Amino acid sequence: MNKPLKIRKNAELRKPEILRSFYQTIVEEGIEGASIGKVARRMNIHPSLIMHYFSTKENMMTELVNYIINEYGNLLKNISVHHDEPHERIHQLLDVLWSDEWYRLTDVSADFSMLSVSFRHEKVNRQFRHLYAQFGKFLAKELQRFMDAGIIAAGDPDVSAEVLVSLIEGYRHFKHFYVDKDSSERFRQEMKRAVLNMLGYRPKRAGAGEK
Amino acid sequence: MNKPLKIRKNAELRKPEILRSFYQTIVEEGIEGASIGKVARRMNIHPSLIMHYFSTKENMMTELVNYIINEYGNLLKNISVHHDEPHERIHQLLDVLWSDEWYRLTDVSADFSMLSVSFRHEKVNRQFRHLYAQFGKFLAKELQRFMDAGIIAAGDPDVSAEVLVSLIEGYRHFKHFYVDKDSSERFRQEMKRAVLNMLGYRPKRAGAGEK
DNA sequence: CCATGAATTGAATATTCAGTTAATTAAGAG
DNA sequence: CTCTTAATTAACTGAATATTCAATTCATGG
Repeated sequence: MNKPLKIRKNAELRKPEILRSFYQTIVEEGIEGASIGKVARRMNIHPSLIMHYFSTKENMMTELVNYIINEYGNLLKNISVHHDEPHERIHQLLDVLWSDEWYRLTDVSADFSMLSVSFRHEKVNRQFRHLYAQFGKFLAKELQRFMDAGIIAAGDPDVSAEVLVSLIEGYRHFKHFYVDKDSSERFRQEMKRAVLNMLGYRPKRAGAGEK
Repeated sequence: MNKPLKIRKNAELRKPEILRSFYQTIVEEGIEGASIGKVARRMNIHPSLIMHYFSTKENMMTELVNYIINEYGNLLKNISVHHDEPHERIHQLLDVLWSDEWYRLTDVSADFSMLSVSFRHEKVNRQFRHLYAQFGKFLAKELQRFMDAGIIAAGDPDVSAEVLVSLIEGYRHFKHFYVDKDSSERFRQEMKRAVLNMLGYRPKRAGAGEK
């Protein structure tokens, strides 16, 4: 004789819940297949409830981008690179940036959809730009540290950071085209090597530093 | 008293014409906004005509990817790097790869849409993989040439080529976030510098080649 | 305890969607 | 000139779409 037992939640809980479902729907069906109806069905709620919270689909879209970018920003803040010894540190940093956890955070397939939106949507574009700027700033600070320690020879750390972001994104985009695990790991290793080369990294042993 | 004067075209002309319009619609409205109706309206033809040629929308999609990838492949074939002198050649190659013409060929915004499709669509995924493999092979051949000439110190040219493709795509994806022209050009220059570093390029002057 | 407002629903809106079927038009072959 | 065939349109269909609006259920604070 149990009543359906529907739990009422407030906006603070419901909105992100809807956004996550929206995101998941985009992952599974693409942005072209993510309708309000489908999102509602997945959550067992009424489509109107979604409209109640977001007014329009477009609105929901920009709030989703916002949500994701915040999540990303949080991750950025919590990157833990403990080592102070510069050689150890640079390797740890690259290990984190090319780690699986880093890439599991968001689903690249959905990110592509969002990025494609950013081309037509000024607001979304700005949001992404802000995210990348944040990311760049974080990396630039690290690079500066390595330059001060004299273990890399990059020019302007800001510009190098941008190139680095580019490479990281490029890697993210390509990863999924490598099906077999071996070549995937090799690709990852080669990426790290490439970055070190690119930055003019001088390894520990053989302390030759002419010029 | 002029009749509307509709010209009849055969499939050979009509199909690519439809595909181009489909592509343009995706550019302007995103894949989520590219319906058969809109494509037909843009061409002043009847939606059924599109169905006549492609049967299903999904079919049209894969044919579009095919079309684009062919175009890309043609571009690849026509890359003209004339110089034989290796130093000249490597610079010319990088100039071409980071040239405006190269990036004007397809619209990155639509490419993103397609790539996002590739995550859910096995056929599309394969098509992209093939394209990138082609591209990688082309670059690997060039890299081999530079290695033989002893002006770069890359390890396996195939792997380095993959990294290079990654970087090129990363650049393509980021380009549009740089609005002002100056920083855009600086970014481009820095990219080239990064690639040369990455490949362990040794400039002409000061022919020191110890090891 | 009741009044106010938020959460949620139901039914109805007009619109757009991909796709079907049948008819019409024109081009090319004989 | 006619017959055949391919290109094109016209008129639909049914399902799905986003969105609106009024009604209802609940929580809570005065």
